Amino acid sequence: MAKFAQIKEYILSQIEIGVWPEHSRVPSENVLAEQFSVSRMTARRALQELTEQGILYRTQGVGSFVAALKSQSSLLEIRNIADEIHSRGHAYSARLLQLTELPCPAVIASALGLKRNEAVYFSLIVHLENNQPLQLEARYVSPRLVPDYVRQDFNQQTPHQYLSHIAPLTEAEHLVEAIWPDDFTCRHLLLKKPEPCLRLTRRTFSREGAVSLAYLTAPGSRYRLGGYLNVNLLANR
Amino acid sequence: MAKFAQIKEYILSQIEIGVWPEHSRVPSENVLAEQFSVSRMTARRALQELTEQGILYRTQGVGSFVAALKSQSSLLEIRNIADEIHSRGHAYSARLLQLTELPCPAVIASALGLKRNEAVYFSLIVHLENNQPLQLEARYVSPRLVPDYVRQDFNQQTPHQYLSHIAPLTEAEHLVEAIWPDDFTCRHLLLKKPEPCLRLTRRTFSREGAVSLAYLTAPGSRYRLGGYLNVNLLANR
DNA sequence: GTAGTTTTGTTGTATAGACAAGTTGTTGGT
DNA sequence: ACCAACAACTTGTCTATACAACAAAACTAC
Repeated sequence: MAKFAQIKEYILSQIEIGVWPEHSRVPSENVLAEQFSVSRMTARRALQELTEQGILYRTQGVGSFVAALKSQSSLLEIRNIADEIHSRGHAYSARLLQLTELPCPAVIASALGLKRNEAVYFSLIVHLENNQPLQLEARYVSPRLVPDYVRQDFNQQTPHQYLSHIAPLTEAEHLVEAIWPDDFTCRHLLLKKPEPCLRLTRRTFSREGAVSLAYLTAPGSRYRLGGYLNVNLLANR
Repeated sequence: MAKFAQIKEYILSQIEIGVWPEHSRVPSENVLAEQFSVSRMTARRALQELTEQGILYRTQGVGSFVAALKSQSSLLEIRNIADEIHSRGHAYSARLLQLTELPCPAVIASALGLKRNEAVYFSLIVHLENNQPLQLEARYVSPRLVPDYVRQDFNQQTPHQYLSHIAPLTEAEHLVEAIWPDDFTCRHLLLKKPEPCLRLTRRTFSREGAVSLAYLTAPGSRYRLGGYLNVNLLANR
């Protein structure tokens, strides 16, 4: 492996295991250069690339620091709904309806890379904004990658928070649909009359594979997705 | 301005005015270095950064080339629906229902940075997949930035294709909602019974400002949005 | 002619050094 | 107590050079 890549690996590992928390200083270019017996330009390149990847931020004259881990993706940020509600200045709460182990349905098995009827963890949660149901979250979690899932207290943190913490997510696959809610969904979202709902199907991956598959359903009248997205990179100078 | 930035500007301008088309060669590091009287490392940096921005691609031992302008955005690619349908191997067609100049409604005016009741271009198009209506596109276009919009033949190319060609888009803002279609929409999408629809509101920008605001409505049973998206940059090495 | 070999040109990695530019803390002087 | 000057440290830009890795074209031997 190239030297600059080794230094990147080192820095990443220190961040991942928590030695260097958010906003803490990372060694300066000169220090790294000496530690790894490379030239300053090589150490610099490692810091530079990590900065471009959003993992560090740097200020001239001051130093290099670990960036906040919060994802700042352009569109459809994967932030948990709790943060989203808090950022609107509203009260967030959740009701855990179910948290069990199930024999894995075929669809889920193929999505998570499990065997049919192998055990899979399942949770069902209603997220509330100012005590009004906003989103119904049905989530299947791979027991191989997250063995302790069913022993968590999801009144303390959302499944998404827990999963992000346990297994750093690398990727997510999304599907957005407009659907007609079934009776079960209506009941838990307190919809007197059925109305079009937005359903976000989200499959998340860590380095080891597919972690979880979540169906997030919210009434169209109360929830929408938005954001910015760079399109034509040409003009992006 | 820094030297490497000047070189970037130069390369970008050559690409933008069409001197260097897609997949054509750009000067090598050494040539640029000599032309601009800088060291190879400086010229290299310009090429390097443009590569990271997706504007160039390079292969060791071969050279540097202008990347395809096609957007390859992660989620919600801004590709026109015609391409999308073609890529599914289906037949695409469109019906132009309206193409006029209107006094600008207030909502549109604020979105496009126009004055209330100033003229705005409006087009209404149904996109069909295998002769079945898939999406209804209502689009408002700024006459300031795209004065020739109403004189186009949108049976030849979609508005999105035309706009991308005329004014290179820099950004897009999206809103995704699940809505209940009105009678008008139902009629043009040939929905016998109303069903939940996915509505994508898309506002596009060029360097000069907001170009157009489009409402894209499609039946939930026939249309959905999907894609991949990198999330947690930490593990993205 | 065809298969190997060499040459040439390109990008990729790395070094050692220089100066510029920005921030922070220290040191004096008033 | 305040301010100014300075020193120390950091990141940012740039140079000149060297060698490695790779690809394509040119050349050579058969």
